[in-house]
Amino acid sequence: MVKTWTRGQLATHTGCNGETIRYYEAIGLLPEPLRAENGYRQYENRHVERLQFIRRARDLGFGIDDIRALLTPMDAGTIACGEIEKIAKVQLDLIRAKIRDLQRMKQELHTLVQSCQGGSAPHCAIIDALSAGQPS
Amino acid sequence: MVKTWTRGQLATHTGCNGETIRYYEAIGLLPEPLRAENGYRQYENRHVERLQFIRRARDLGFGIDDIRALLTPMDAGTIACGEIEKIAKVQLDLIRAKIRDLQRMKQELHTLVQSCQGGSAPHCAIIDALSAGQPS
DNA sequence: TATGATCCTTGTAGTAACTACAGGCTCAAG
DNA sequence: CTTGAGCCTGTAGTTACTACAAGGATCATA
Repeated sequence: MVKTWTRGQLATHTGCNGETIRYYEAIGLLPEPLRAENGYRQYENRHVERLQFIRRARDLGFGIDDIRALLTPMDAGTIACGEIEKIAKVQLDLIRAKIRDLQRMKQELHTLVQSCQGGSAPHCAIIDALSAGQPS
Repeated sequence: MVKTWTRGQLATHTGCNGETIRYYEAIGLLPEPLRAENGYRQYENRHVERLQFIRRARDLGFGIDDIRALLTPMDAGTIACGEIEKIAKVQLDLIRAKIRDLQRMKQELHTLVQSCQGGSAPHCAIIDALSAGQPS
C-alpha cells in the first residue's frame, strides 16, 4: 500500500491552505487525485512534491501562469533550460522594479512623516503635502 | 460661469483612467458631480483637486480605506494630525516590510538564475532547486 | 449506541482596485 | 447627413486566493 493523504493532511504538511489546494486543482495546476470510496481525495507523494514546487515558486513571486509555463514542459519531459532561465530572469527584473518603486515610495513617505514631527501645527503637513503635491 | 470638466477631460488632465473616476464615485471617494442637461457629469475644481489627492495617496501605496480615513475628517474639518501621522507611519512600515520580502526574493532568485549559467546541463538547475527546495 | 466535534464534499461569493466591455445616447466635424 | 468620438448605464472579468453554506463521513467519548 502506498501512503496517501487527505486534503487536510496535505494542507498541514505543506503549510498550504486547504481551500487553496482545491483551487490549484480547479485551475489545473495540481492533478486530480484518486478518490476513496467515501469520496475523499487521496493524495500521493507526487501531489505533495508538486504542491511544494508550486508553493516555492509562489513564494519567489512567480505568478500562476509562470508556474504553468514551468510545469507544462516538466510534465511533457521537454524542459528547455533557456526558456526557464528566461522566465526566472523576467521575474527577477519585475522584483527589482518593484523594489525601486517601493523605495521611492518609502523615501517620499518618510519625508512626509518627518514633516509632521511638530505635531501641533495649525495644518497637518502630511495632508498639505498630499494636497499640494510635490513633483515625484 | 465656473469652468467644468467632462469625465474624459478630467481623466486626461489627471492621468487617471476614466473608468477609475467612475469607480471612485461609486465607492464614495469622489463626490457626485452635477449633471449637464444631456446627463454628462460636470466636474468642478474641487473634483480635480480631490482626484489628485487620491492619486497621490494611491501612488504612495495608501489603500482605498486609508484614503477614506484621511478624507472623511478632512471633509468634516476635523483633521487630527496624530491620527493622520499614524496612518502614514503604518503605511511606511508596510512598505518597509514589502521591501524586505522582495529583497529576500531577489536574492534567492538571483542565486537560482546564477546557478543556470552553464546552460547545457542535463537537468535545469532552476527546476532542481525549486523541486528540492533549499530552506529559505 | 448516541452524540458532538471535526473532517470532508460541493458550489458559490467575496476580497482589492480597478479595467473592459455591451448596448445605447449625444455631440462635433466634414 | 453621416461618421466617429465621447458619454451614459450596468455588468463581468482580472489575480490568487479565502470564506462561507449546506450536507455527508468519521472519530472520540459518554
